[in-house]
Amino acid sequence: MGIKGLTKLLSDHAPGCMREQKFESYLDRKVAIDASMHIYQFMMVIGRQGDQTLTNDAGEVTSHLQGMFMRTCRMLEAGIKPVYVFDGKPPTMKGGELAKRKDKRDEAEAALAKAKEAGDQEEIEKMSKRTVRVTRQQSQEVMQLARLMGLPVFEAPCEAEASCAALCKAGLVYAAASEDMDTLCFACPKLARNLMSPASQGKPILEFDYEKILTELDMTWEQFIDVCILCGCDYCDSIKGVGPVKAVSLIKKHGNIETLLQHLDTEKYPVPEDWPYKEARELFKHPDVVNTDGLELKWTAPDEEGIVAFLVGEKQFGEERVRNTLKKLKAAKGKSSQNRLESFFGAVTVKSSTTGKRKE
DNA sequence: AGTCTGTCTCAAGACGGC
DNA sequence: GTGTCTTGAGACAGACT
DNA sequence: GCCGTCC
Repeated sequence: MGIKGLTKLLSDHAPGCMREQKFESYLDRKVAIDASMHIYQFMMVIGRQGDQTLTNDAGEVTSHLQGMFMRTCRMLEAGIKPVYVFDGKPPTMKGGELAKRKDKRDEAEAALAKAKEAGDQEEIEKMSKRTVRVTRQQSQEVMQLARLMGLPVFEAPCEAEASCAALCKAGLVYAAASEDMDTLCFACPKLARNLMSPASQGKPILEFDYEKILTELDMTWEQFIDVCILCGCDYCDSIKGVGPVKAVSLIKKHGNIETLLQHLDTEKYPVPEDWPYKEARELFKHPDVVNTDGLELKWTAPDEEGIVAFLVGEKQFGEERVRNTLKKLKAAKGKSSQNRLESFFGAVTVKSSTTGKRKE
């Protein structure tokens, strides 16, 4: 769910941190992507009629592969260098939130069964969308595909967002591409939203610059995190009656949650019992992430025969379709390196001073 | 008036042939 | 060992300061 | 551009 109302908060209090970017400016840029989110979307949407999705003869779902294959090709064709990061175990603090979601899904499952019995097509469609889940095997198939396509792939120890942020902090990628605003709490230098929208919706890429957030809010990282916790995050409840607006003014006034609590009229604003805001803060400050020490990211040419063996051989994709898509990719590759210099000179100036990527 | 809460809604991919 | 997560925006009504 | 199809 991210941070409630953070986009609006930032556009009100730190407008300079947001900037629209052209899709073309991402040529040759490395970006870290939370793959799990994309998989989920594809499962929900691709090739479904009623409760059917795309499958091979063995009945294995292939929607996620169809979607990821096409999308990855589109990115590579555009000269973007994606790194895919997969979710690991969710932090235990998220347990409450997850339990709620599970309840909802169980409900939807019951409704789905009922709808099937009644033969209510529309209801079946709706409910089956709500019961979608991504299995471990499906994630691993996407990893396999991504590796065959020559991309770096990571299985994050915990939340993918946190590891994407870590890759960006380490200077290994230009930005984390995500729709989830939590990424910024992990002090991710750059967050790019709508990266994949241009083709489908014509939305421009929206970049958030972490340093500018702190400058314009005139806050430290810790204070920004405190504001986000007050707004409402996945890790703990927030104080009723306190939303984005009060969160900012309270932190500005008192500096941190501890001090703020001493001055808060708890009659009006009841603080949750045993409120684990410190633990939430800790998760944002020191998340469990992939180790970036000495890490080098490499992109290699797609293994065409490997991809065909997997998608066509195992998953029954149309061979011609797959080969055609890969052919287009090859054609675009030459172009991309030709354009590299031009686009570099045309590009916005990039500061390299902020991240100390050298380590003794 | 401004603010927060709750609840509800919706929509969510991409290609290729016509 | 095993199992496993969606998300965001917008609209609107109602309640509180 | 809409619409059926992708597996």
